[in-house]
Amino acid sequence: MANDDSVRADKQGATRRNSGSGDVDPAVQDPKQNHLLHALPEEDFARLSPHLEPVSLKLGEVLYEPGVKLRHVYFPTTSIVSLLYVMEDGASAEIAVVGNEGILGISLFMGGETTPSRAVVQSAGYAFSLKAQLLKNEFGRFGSTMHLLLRYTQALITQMAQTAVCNRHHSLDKQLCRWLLLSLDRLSGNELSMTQELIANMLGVRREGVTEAAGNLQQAGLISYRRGRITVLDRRGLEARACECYQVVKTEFDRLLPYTA
Amino acid sequence: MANDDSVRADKQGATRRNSGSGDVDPAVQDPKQNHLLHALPEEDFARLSPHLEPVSLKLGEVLYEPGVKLRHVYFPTTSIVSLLYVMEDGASAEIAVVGNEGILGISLFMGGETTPSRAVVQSAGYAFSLKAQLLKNEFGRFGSTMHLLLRYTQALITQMAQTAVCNRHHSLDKQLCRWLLLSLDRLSGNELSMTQELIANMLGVRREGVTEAAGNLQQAGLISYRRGRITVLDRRGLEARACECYQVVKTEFDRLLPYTA
DNA sequence: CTATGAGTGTGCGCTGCGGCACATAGCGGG
DNA sequence: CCCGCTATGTGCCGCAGCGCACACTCATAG
Repeated sequence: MANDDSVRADKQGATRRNSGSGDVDPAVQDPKQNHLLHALPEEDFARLSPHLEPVSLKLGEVLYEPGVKLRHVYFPTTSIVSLLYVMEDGASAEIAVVGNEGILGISLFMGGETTPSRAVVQSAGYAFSLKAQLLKNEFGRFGSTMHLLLRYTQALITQMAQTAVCNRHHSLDKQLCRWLLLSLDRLSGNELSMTQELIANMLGVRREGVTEAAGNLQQAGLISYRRGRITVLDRRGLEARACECYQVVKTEFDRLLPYTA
Repeated sequence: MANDDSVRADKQGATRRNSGSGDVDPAVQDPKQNHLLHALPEEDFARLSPHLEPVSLKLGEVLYEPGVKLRHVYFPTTSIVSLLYVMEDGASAEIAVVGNEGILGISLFMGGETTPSRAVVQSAGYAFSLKAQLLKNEFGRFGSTMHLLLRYTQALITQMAQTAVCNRHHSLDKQLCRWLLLSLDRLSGNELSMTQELIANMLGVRREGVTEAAGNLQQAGLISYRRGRITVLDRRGLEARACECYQVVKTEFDRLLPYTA
């Protein structure tokens, strides 16, 4: 979690200097925008760094399909990716969300290679990809890279657990607050590009329900909503209105991954 | 997951031969009843084995409190332990369940030391405990013990994820089926000692709801219920009636931990 | 063998959310 | 500048599960 109030734009206007290979201008992308990469010991980072490929992730893009073996792991910088479980009847629910605080593809170093869930880009942006084998090698050397990844994984587990609790006990209003805050924490700025339809899919509820919940938040002056663009006006207010779940997850992330800027 | 149809009683009537130290007769307990211990490489097991203490876990006993540092990890043999999140208002929901297929205290080797959830004995029975530091040492040597634990953790993650999905989308009837099956897989025999009250706490629903759902299952001839004692009469039927969530979890456990008997 | 309490069955009204069917309103391309 | 699509707002009915209140009934302690 980061940027409580930093309202810098997404990209720091760096000089353009295209290295040729990636499909993204690497000059605007710094791997250390990803908190995990940032927190790696310098030596490990130096080893991995040459293999990090900047990639641009489009909204709705699918990074992993359930059961398909991973070729790459991804370290988001300005994108957000949701872990989504899609049911047999097509209904879906978000299990967890990964942004610049994390990594996509934990099953790789967890040893399972695949998962039953799908990874879908929830907010377009950039990420760095790394060949699966390279991370495995890195993992094989053990040391603090491993411990960092394990701690991240525990934080992710907490997020999943809290998702389950929240699904059971909390009203859609509260869940929306939680979801907005979790997303916000993983982006810079206070704006989200999100249709209500998309949010509904993530939360596993009807679109109409999101319309109503969002309407409530708007009336309360906490957010402003206009056609796929949510602006958070009162972050504190959102936090106050959210259920305890958000705080639990945030606290746990902060505790396990204290690499604050 | 194990024992599809083995209908042995919980304790095999072994001769009592008290070795003095433990608070449990070790003669009736074999560490290898726990699947993880069973799957450890012989060398690693030999190292750990002398430090495994048989313990008896009583119904409702709390193994871990949220935020409290772990002193021991537990490998259940005939007991079942639930990971429970208790909310500020006292309501609770089960996040995951751990039995003879697993280990309690993953946060220890995940590096977090604590979790926001509580571990409560859901079904009385035995387990082996191990001093936290010893497992950490073991983990520090890396090797296949680590990989085994990581794969287990991934399976546990799947269970949590599926809990979240199930909470969102499935009817209480189906969830009860899932829950019964998950519990059953972690015990021998086809009987569970469970009040509806307890189940309700686990699922995070009203007791009355469980009464009704259990009534339905009983009418359908799938289970027989009498005062805190559930007998599963038709396991296949339960599986058919459960939502896909159970199958997903089971498949994933089998895939990640293929140490079947 | 009876008292007592834990465990279970049942009814009732309420509410949040699902399913569906539309009405409306921004926004981008021609 | 207008068309048409996509995103959003709204209404209506139905139902699963909640909160509450209360009746029943085993199981065991004394």
